[in-house]
Amino acid sequence: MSHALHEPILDWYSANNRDLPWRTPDASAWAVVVSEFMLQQTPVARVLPAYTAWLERWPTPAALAADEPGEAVRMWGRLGYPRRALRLHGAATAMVDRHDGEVPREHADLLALPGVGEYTAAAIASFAFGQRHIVLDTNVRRVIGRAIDGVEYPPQATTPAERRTATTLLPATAETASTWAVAIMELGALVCTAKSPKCVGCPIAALCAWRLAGKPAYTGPPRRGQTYAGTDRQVRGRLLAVLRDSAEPVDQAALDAVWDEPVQRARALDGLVADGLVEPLAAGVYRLPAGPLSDSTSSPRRSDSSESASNSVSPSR
DNA sequence: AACACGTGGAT
DNA sequence: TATCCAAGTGT
Repeated sequence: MSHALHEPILDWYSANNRDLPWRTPDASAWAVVVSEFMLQQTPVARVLPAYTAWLERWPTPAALAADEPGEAVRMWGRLGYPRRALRLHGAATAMVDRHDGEVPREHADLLALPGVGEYTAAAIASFAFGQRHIVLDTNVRRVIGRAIDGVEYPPQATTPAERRTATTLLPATAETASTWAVAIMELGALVCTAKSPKCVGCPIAALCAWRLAGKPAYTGPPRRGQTYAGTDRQVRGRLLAVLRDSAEPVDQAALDAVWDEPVQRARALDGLVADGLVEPLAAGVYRLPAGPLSDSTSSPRRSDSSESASNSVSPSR
């Protein structure tokens, strides 16, 4: 089944798509996985250098899985949401354990990987393996919301109605469907942007329900503003930066220096430990997580009863 | 289902 | 300067 939006968007994409490294024919499925993790809530421009460095160091899932999760967190640098680094490491480990070191092709198997949700599973299946899936990210949802539903912004969470619409739009063949998925996403990223959509030059401007209706302002519930200054997130970020930048375990004093409010500081550190991003080594000494692998290959750790700090170091599942 | 979760560029 | 927002996921 063909749709009036297909040709203009596919033609626009073939003429205007960006040359991104994870889209080149020689990009491995693993490279696509790495790109998708990094691109979650993070702009392309910031991902580019991190992506290249990451794949240079860990060209395969097995290479990453063989290293400590803490090294993944360190390599993640300032990309933000460092739990993604831990989950990517966990996904690589799962690929080694369950999929012969390969990126699984089945959508259900992808979805079972840590850090892979509805969007990312569909994106990997579509972009890396050329399968036919609806790929609903924030860009696609915005384009559909405007062009089809005539609203400036989509609902907060993906709705069954959005999935139905996306399914209706999905071209019949896998090859065209996978191109369509990246094409409509690219349109949202470059033209149908959130703030100042470039309707002049939009290939579907003549068909866009929102534009045709006079671009009515958003009327839904207030969209969540992200405060940051003064939050636990900021404190966590500072604490983790200290750990990242130190080759050695750090002691309490170094961590205490990043935030003056002790209760919030302690809560943030506890949170990092609970999330598996930080590992208590001994009383008042912390490091990035070594994971189960390093025990046998590097400096052995004592496991007597001298540690008093309560901690549950479990790689997030 | 509402929230927590980082970071920095753009407006 | 303050706010918005960028290829979401897990709980």
